[in-house]
Amino acid sequence: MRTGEVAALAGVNVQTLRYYERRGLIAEPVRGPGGHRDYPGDTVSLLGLIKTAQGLGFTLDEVAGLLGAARRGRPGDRLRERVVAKLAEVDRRLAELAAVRETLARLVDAECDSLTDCTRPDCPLSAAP
Amino acid sequence: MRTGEVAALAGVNVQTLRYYERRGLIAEPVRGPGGHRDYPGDTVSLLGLIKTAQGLGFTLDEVAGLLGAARRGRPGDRLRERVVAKLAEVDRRLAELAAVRETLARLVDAECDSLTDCTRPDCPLSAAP
DNA sequence: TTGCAACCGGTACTCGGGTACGGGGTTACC
DNA sequence: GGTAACCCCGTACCCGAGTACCGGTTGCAA
Repeated sequence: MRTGEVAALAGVNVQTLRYYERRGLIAEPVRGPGGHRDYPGDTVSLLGLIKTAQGLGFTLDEVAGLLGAARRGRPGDRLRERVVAKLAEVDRRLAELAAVRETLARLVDAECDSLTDCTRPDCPLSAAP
Repeated sequence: MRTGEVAALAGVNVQTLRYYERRGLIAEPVRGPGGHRDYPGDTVSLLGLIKTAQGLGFTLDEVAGLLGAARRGRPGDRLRERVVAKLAEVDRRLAELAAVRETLARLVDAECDSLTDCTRPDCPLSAAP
């Protein structure tokens, strides 16, 4: 498959394909006689997998590591532990965000009248940091 | 107060002070005869406020807008609505993150054996995107 | 055969929030 | 009056994940 074809099917920019190649996420494809890339058919689903993993909060480096481990034949062992670690990370982020939400909600309730000189004695801005 | 003094008290890099000045978050301070900046005493608490707002998810541009509105004498009206908008944003982000957490948790439960070729029929990776 | 779309490599730019570096001027203290 | 610490400005760089632009091939169809 040609570059533009893969890109269109995967819903990805052409440049992104070459970027992923540089980053080691997809293997260097075979080239036609004129130097044009010729991708294997499963590239589109690989890109879908990458997008999924990204959506789950893995960085491209992490995805590359995951895929590399899978290719090198040690599939599941580290996968599981990496997912567990990411889960813990997401939980931390959720807790942080919940605290932020809490402060914002109190800020709305308190009806603070000014950012710089709030007259409320219970102004959440004074307590927030 | 001198640059380094303010920076140390606010727990901020000296460069950051000048960066904030460029971004319009803090006013250009008076200069001494040698061109050195001489900050007013409340700069440290202003920096604390900026850090707090940042921690609540406001970008520097948003903080600049908030502070600008406060300075231009229209304090509370837009503040409240901006906080409400940010709260909605945080809620959206929380929902997204909860969904991600859910998928990751199912991924751990499912004991998927491979990223690329999972043999589980209920593999969450196939359903995730 | 001509014309144009698609592709090539390389480089530079985007966003947000800073941080680092280099070369020179100023202030403070002994 | 020396010298260390501080400060000045401008510019370049960092992270992550792409995106854009450029001039130069290649592929394919009318």
